[in-house]
Amino acid sequence: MIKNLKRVLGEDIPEELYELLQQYSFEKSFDKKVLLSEAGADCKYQYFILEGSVYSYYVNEKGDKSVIELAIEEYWITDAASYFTGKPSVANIKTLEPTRALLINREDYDALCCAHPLFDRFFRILMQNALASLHDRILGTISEDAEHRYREFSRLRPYFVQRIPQYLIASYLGIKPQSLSRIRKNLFQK
Amino acid sequence: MIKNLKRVLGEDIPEELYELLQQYSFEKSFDKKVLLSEAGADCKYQYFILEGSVYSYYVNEKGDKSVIELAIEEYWITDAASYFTGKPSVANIKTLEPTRALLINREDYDALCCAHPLFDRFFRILMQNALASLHDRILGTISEDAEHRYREFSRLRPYFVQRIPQYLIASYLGIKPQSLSRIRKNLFQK
DNA sequence: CTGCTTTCTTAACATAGGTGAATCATTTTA
DNA sequence: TAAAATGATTCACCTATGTTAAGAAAGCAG
Repeated sequence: MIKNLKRVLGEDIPEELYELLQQYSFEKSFDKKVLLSEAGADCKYQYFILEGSVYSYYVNEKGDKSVIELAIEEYWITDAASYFTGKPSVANIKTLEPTRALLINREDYDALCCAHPLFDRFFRILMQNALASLHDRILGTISEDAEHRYREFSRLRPYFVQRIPQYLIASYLGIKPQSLSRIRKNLFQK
Repeated sequence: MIKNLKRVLGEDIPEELYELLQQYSFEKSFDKKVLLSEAGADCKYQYFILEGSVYSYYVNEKGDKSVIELAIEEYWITDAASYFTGKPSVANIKTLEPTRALLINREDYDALCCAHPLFDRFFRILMQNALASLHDRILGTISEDAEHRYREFSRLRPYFVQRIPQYLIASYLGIKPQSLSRIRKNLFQK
């Protein structure tokens, strides 16, 4: 999380920020396959992953699961609509590996932003970056075929391909595991 | 734009904010079908639509166009990746109807945020909302079929359905105009 | 009003990706 | 180490959406 702060705000940050962060957040460790937040409930925290991996997924009326986000070290994850607005969440958030994360709840988040305006800035920029990367994802999803999306994903996130099971990557890309398997076979033959 | 400010920060805002906004932004009017920003170039402005409608689209290697965003009054639009980071943009932004918008360029945006910390907050929250709504869109795109997406779109954005040509809505939903036509026929028969 | 241009619809056919079921490989647990 | 989960692959068949092409409607400019 300190890394995120420095990356966004620059290397020399007021000492004060660290203290405030300590005050308004806490670390927690989880086993693998632990449900951190459940659809229907209020998503209480945003999670900055320090170690391990986490994903969020949505289950539609038909019962199909779709991966919304994948997060490893230095990523953050939450159900934005729920966390930021207080609405019931539509996403489930679950650890994949044993995970250590920094948690901030909504009240502390607001307090943090009121305690020092640089937090408003930090999170603004964090959101801007997230927005830009979501735009890219939408773009891929609506304008490229599955093979293209998989190739891009592998290129941009090789670490994910190594650590995350294929059926979750398939789901993240909007296809079924069988289809990803078929696509990979195809790619290897070329 | 004042409406956005009030919606996000509450009704009673320091007078100062209006003055700063005036200082660091300007209004401009455009005819319909005017290109505001072009792929490959630096996307210089973010646009708050005061009147009219605007959309952004991406053209992939094959030459297929895909609508990234649709914006009418009280929406804002830009190529986030380019505007926020300075990279060349991948999107084209074009007016659909004659449009009046408030423009903020990158330097003024930064200056605005430095001039008053409430702007950091305002834009943070703006980004959070955009993020939540993009998440919803991704969710729909990867986990629901086209008919479902169109029904949701019509339900959530009836104004768009009235004003925006169908072929752009189709593209926004990630399908071809012929498919949307087929889907609509199907829906009417039910 | 007339003749463009833009948008929408329809239809026949093609294809990427989904479905369901079986098998194999790998990891976890007892 | 055996048994049970879990994850990946393959295959035959199916379906939603894409493609190509044509014409109908609607909007607009002269």
